[in-house]
Amino acid sequence: MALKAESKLTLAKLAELAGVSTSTASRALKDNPLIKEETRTRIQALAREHNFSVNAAASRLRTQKTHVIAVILNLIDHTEQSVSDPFLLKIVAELNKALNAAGYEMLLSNSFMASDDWASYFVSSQRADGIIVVGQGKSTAKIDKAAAARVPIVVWGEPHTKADYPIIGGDNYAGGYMATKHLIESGSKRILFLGDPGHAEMEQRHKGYEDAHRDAGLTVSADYTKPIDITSTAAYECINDAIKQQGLYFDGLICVSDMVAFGAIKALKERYVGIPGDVRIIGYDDIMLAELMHPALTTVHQNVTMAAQLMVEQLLCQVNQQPVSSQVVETHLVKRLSS
Amino acid sequence: MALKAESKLTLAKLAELAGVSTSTASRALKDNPLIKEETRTRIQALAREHNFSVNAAASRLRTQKTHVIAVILNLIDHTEQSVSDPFLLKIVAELNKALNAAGYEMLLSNSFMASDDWASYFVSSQRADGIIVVGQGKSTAKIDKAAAARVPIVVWGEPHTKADYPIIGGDNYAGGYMATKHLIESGSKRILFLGDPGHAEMEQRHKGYEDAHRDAGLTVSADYTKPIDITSTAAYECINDAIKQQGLYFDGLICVSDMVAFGAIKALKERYVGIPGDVRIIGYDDIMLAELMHPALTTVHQNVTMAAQLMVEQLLCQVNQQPVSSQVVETHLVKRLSS
DNA sequence: TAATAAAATGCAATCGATTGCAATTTAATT
DNA sequence: AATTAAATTGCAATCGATTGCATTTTATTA
Repeated sequence: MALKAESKLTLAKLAELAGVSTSTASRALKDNPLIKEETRTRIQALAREHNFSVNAAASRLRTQKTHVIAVILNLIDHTEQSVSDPFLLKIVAELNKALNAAGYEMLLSNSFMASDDWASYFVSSQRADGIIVVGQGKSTAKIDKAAAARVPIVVWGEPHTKADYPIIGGDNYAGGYMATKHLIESGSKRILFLGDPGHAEMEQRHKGYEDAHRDAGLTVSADYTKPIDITSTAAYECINDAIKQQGLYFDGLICVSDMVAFGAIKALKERYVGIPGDVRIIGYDDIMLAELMHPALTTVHQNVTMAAQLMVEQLLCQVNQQPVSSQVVETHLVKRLSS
Repeated sequence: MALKAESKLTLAKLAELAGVSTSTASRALKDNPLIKEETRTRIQALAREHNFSVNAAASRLRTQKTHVIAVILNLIDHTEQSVSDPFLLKIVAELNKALNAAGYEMLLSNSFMASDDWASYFVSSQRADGIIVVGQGKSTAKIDKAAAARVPIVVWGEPHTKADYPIIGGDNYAGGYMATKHLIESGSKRILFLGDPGHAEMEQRHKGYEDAHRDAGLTVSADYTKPIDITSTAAYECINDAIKQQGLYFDGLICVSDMVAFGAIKALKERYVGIPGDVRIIGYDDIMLAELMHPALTTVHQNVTMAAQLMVEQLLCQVNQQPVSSQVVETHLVKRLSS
């Protein structure tokens, strides 16, 4: 074990140990071919031996790059619950992986915590090089504001939304359409839509839901749309109330998330409603649990891994001043037993 | 809208705009009473007006504090799956909240990404002021190494483990004991333990499982312990194989996570095994889905919110050179219909 | 009013790594 | 061996905020 320095090990000290200047040491550590190979390996070995690692604060200050991306969970309004939606967290996990693969680290925030001025708080302040927002929320005010500050930013949301920043997301219209069509073809005639079309993503799914009806020659009454929060609790209560007040007047359920579907299923089971016998149900997101449910949940799958990669890619394009565009990720229906 | 500066707004420029020195500006922004109140508010207003926010890199370099904590998901071996365990992510969410409340931000990593030398990579490099590790893993080598470097660190795990860093966790022994005792009292006589006692936390739960049997005057054969990965898939396969090979020779299941329980339930349902009629099941963690399952899952609940607060508290104690200690968080059995 | 204390503000060094450019060393060429 | 080109290495300025100490301004007291 080498002599332990009393004070913190800096590049200058390491250079001194190696008998070179700090410039050489700095270049050697990042494998700059300007430095003779032998010198490079010698210094790298020395660094390893002493557990040296470059001071990130100093480096960031000097280079004006942080190699950090802020990921903001744009949670909806009051509904703090949704933090626990496995789907969101799956996205976070995939983003983490994709960012790391690109040599970036992830600073995790959520809209409750982060200050209002994302651009200045995260980017101007050199806390991060860019921002990934998960979820458009009901209002895109904060996102728009950040984008207006011309800061690298990417959003997970409805990709067909008009915006001056790239939006990555599944094909929500198609998802809603496929799901509804499938239910109709399976025999459902009175299908509720559980979700709030006030959100851009849901709005598209809802359009798909409406169009599928129209294309099948059916009409849907507006009050078959239940604009609830995206939580299992809200869904549970919604279905409970609906049945209590009007009986089992529906035979199909399009839910905007698997969690919502689970809440609905719970309410139905408690009343001994058969699934899919009496009511067919389709969720959205295809979280791991969907398959484990009983009956296994039919749901709309979006390629989240791909989405994460695209988001990182589009973000880094901005960091490197290259053109960007919104992207639609592959989306398909996974038919299981609940429908 | 104020005149837009062509170049980036720095403290120096802000000070110039305000007609004061950078020292005054700096102090004013952090409400230092050394500065006249009127001056302070004037500068703060100016800063707000120009969306100014202090350059974090420079500040960190100068103060040697980052106000960032690295959270490392210490995933187990190859089992990358477990990233998606809702419980882990619930902990992350709670940590995020607790850290923010304490004025810290969260840098999220996992053991696959982070370099091997956590202390030097995260702390010596000034990327973070401390480390929170979620999960002890099967080997605590990396944790021990980081702790040996005398870096602020806290671990979520089995709190009775001997270590020179604080460990926060539920009372695993009690959890295992309560769960097993409950099953026995409910009439189960041949109870499998689904989980790997190779992990410190599981080891304690397993001890509880054994002792509950002993105290009830029962004996358990060692092969009633199934050392599987903490994933629903592993559990599904395990139960499937067990039944295929030996039939339904058990009537109770103690699972080390709710996800594991779900996997087991799926296997049982596919074979039309009644729950709790034929087999009683207990999970661990009490994730949101546990209640939504059918039948609702009996499980062991740990106060995660409290845990997150304790972890942050114990970590900051270290940052401030104060004494620390491991902490046990409140743990109790939530009886539902699966048992 | 002068002297002294208290309140405000400013000067300038500092944190540690990076990098354009200059200087030195080594290799190639005649 | 002398000259020139190429390969290495070092000098010193720079990134932007913070803070101990000195200085200036304002208030207090004799």
